[in-house]
Amino acid sequence: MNLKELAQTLGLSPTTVSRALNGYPEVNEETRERVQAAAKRHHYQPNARAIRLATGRALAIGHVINVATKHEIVNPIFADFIAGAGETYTRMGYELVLTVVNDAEEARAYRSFKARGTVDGVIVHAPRAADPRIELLNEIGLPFVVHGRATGAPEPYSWIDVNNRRAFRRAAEFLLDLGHRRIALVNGFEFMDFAIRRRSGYEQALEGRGVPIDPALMFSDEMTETFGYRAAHAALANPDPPTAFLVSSMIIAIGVRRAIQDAGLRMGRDVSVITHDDDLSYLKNGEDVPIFTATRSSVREAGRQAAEMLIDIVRNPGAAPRNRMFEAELMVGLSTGPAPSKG
Amino acid sequence: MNLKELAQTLGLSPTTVSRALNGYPEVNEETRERVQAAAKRHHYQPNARAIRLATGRALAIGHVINVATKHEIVNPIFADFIAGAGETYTRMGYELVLTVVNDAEEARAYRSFKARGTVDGVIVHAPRAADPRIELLNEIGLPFVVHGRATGAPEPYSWIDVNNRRAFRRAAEFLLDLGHRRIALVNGFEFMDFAIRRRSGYEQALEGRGVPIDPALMFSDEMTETFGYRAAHAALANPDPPTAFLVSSMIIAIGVRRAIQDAGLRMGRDVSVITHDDDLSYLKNGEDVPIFTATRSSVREAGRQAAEMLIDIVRNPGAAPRNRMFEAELMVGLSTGPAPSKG
DNA sequence: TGACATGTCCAAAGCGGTTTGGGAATGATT
DNA sequence: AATCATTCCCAAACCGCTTTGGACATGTCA
Repeated sequence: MNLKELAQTLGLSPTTVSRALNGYPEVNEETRERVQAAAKRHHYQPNARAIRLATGRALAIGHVINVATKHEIVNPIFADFIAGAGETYTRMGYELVLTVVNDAEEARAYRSFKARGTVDGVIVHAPRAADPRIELLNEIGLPFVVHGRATGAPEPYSWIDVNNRRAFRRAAEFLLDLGHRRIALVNGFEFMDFAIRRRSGYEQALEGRGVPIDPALMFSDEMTETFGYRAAHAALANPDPPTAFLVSSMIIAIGVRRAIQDAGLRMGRDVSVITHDDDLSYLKNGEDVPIFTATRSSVREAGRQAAEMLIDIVRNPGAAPRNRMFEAELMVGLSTGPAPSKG
Repeated sequence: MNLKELAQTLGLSPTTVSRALNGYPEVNEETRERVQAAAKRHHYQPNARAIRLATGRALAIGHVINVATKHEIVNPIFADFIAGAGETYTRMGYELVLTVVNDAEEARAYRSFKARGTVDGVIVHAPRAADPRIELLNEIGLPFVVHGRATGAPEPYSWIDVNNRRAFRRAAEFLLDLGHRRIALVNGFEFMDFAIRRRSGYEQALEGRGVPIDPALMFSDEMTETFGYRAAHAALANPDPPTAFLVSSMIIAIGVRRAIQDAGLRMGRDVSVITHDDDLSYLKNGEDVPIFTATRSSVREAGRQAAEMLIDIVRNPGAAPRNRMFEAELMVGLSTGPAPSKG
């Protein structure tokens, strides 16, 4: 059943039916109700392809996911972020279009979104320092919101982010307060913006207490379980090993825990661990009491809000860029305790 | 630059330009080259909205993800499956449309896909026994491929699946060969089809050796780390505890490992563990030697092939349903060893 | 040489909606 | 009673492509 047929069964013109269903004022209330009733009765749903062509809007938001940054790893937080964003899209009548690319195809994917008109805007994932995508998107005129920030990119642009620097500063200070002086940092790749900020917060905390920063205790790589294991294993083999780890993700932290246990040590007593927790639905940090002491910020909630922000931008072109900063919670769990006294 | 403008600059009709670019034979080769050169020069990209309306095809595949099955967990294998499917879509010129729903909205989402014409077909994720979506999709006439099967659903339908029953039978037999007699099963929800098949394989193996099946050693819940911990913790508290665990996912296995270590036991010596490994990119099972002995099957590869199958079906309507079964590899790692002699 | 096929192009009619620009009642105003 | 505004509806244009149904020129065959 399409619009024309529906109009015929009602003895009305397509114009009037269209207006009745879309809430335009120039239609009699009685007629409108008659139209709405008929539409429901016949399960009329307007053809999305026609609406898109007629209105020039895509009613869709694009997400480009790059799987070839390194070793073809799929970022595990995508699933939750996209679930959050998807909730918003469903509620607002938008669709989510997802494109999987490798490095070489990424810029082309954004240009193609714009030229072919398949989306009204995009979410930029996993920004790097001075991320070139920001300039690209501004140049081609495709609205966007960055999930995170991109130090050094031409301001202003719209973003939503968690205060990574403060979160990691607080976490490091928490460990320092417990008497830890040798604190390892197990971080993501340092070309990623969030990793730069976390490292900066960690360094600020140590410097603030006059604790020397030891490059031998700083690790940075793809955020996998095996990386966590390797990094912690190496750190614990240090002649002056760390008594605490500050870690960038739950997945890494699981690897760190494995290395601690393999070394015959006990997490929370011999060695403390604080991790960042994206509050992923399939990887909850314990139930009543958190397993890991953690800086927590829901990536799913970030997805919801990023989507809202972007739709708002798409609907109000020309408005000033928006941004929103979350503060991470510091949740105390079982993985931290006072630094063991030297013995 | 749209088709009409491009045609004007070339002094040709839109008809001819369209045909030249789409490879129709009724255009002079010389003209075709002239058109292609001009298209490239002006960065012409046809408007996708117009193509869709004109051709009646969406050139898009839908994925409906249900986040409210229970506790709003986002299935962690989606990311990799979708990355695999996305590779295929990009290669074949299709788009991936993702819709996030809760239970109440799911059927409506499929009907809406069909009625509004936003996709040409869908992938059905996480099928349950006698999954009603199969009948629904056949009824509304939307092409689909099921990732997994749905015991009891009206055959035939197209699917792609791993041989879960055989994989778990082999894994259980491997443990039996090592002398284990008390083997716990830590499985997903048993309304999920894959979980039913895995359990069946496990039971077949035990029965084949005359080992009694003990319900007290069988666990089934949402596949999280904490579930793995709780299940293993409970099992190990059994007066006659298991010496081995057969587990449905790496995430669960990590929780099982934690419980084993908390109990002061060593995985691979005191207690053996075999897990199913979906070969998720962010959760590799070790590097050279697998951490866990595992039945492995790449969910990303399944995504690639499911997408290929669906596009093939969409392009050849009326053809017979297709299906494809993978065999999981049994990879021996460090988490299994001979059953400890009773002492 | 006339009939017919072939090669090359175009005008126009779609796809299914939205939106513009009236037009016919009806009511209000002078 | 003539004028004007308002209400409610419709015809037709339009969005940017694809596709149908010729048109014309040229070549081929009997």
